[in-house]
Amino acid sequence: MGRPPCCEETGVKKGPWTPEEDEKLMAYISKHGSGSWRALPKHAGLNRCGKSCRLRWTNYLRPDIRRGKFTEEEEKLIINLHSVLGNKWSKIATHLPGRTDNEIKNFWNTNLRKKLLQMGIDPETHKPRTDLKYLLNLSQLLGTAINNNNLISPSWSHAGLLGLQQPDLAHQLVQIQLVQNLLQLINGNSSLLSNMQSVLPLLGNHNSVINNPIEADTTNGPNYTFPINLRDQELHASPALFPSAPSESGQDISESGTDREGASDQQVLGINNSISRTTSHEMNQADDENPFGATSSGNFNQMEGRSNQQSPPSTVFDAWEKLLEDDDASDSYWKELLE
DNA sequence: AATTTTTACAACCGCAGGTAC
DNA sequence: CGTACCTGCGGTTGTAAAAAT
Repeated sequence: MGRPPCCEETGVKKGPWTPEEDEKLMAYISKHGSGSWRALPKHAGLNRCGKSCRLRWTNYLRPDIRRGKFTEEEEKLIINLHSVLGNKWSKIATHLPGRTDNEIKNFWNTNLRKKLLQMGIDPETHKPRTDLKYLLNLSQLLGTAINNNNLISPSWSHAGLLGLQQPDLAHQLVQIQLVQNLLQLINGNSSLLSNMQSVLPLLGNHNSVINNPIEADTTNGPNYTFPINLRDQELHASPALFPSAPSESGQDISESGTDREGASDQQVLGINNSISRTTSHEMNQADDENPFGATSSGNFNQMEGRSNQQSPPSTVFDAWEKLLEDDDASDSYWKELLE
């Protein structure tokens, strides 16, 4: 049953295309159009299967293809689109004129994926990573930093320990994420807490937030909006790329993003704009020198950006639990982790 | 300078949905 | 309605170039 793969045709050439083949293909398509890809190679005098011709044309020879390095704006756009659309490369490609799905896919796999991982973000879910291996590794790095008495120092000298190039906001987020991830661990499954006991002491003063959330001052201090569903200043889209107005309802990506398939263009662009602008704005309010150090006086209750528009949570944990309640994937996420 | 490892990306493969017969 | 075919898509592989040792 079924049709045999076209590439099983005997004697059909595979592998890299030669300039001569490219020329033949381009000449034929510019004269006759692509028409039936199946029939094209025969008519064009190419010893290739139609599929190979189509791929060569759409991914390489097409005149409207834009080659060269991805710009920073394109990077941000891809990340944002991916957070909503997932691995729908062709859909993502429609938002980047001149870029092919294949090119975007390759760029994601070779660059962006690693970048997100390095920042402590799971590239599949766009949530902070919570795998124990990663957390323990991070905790070790932070522990080293503490031993060197330079945790969260103005110089950010520990950034190098994290394998990062410069002390920018992304590195601050790594630290925030560690605590955030730990909170998630604690909240999500108490049995994991014991596994993390060796990690918690490394957080020094921040234990006060974890152990005595009620004591945490929830009224003052710089606001951090680092939604569980990603986004930092590094990744947020520029107004030029996301010109639409933010959603009035304050809907965020974690709500609409659960239905990745159903997201409209407007949702993709508008929602991200909403998140990004909030994130950017609030991030800018953070203490530049010690954004993390201020957490014991109320940063973490502010992680939940939506709480700004609702009655303020009474404790850090209230806000945190609320955030987790909103996170549809939370349960399955933990099941996965525990398995 | 030679060798090994890593990175980047073009191309392939197989599956699925749509369509013509 | 069932089958064969075409096309598009996403995952994976192969390989050349670059970087590291």
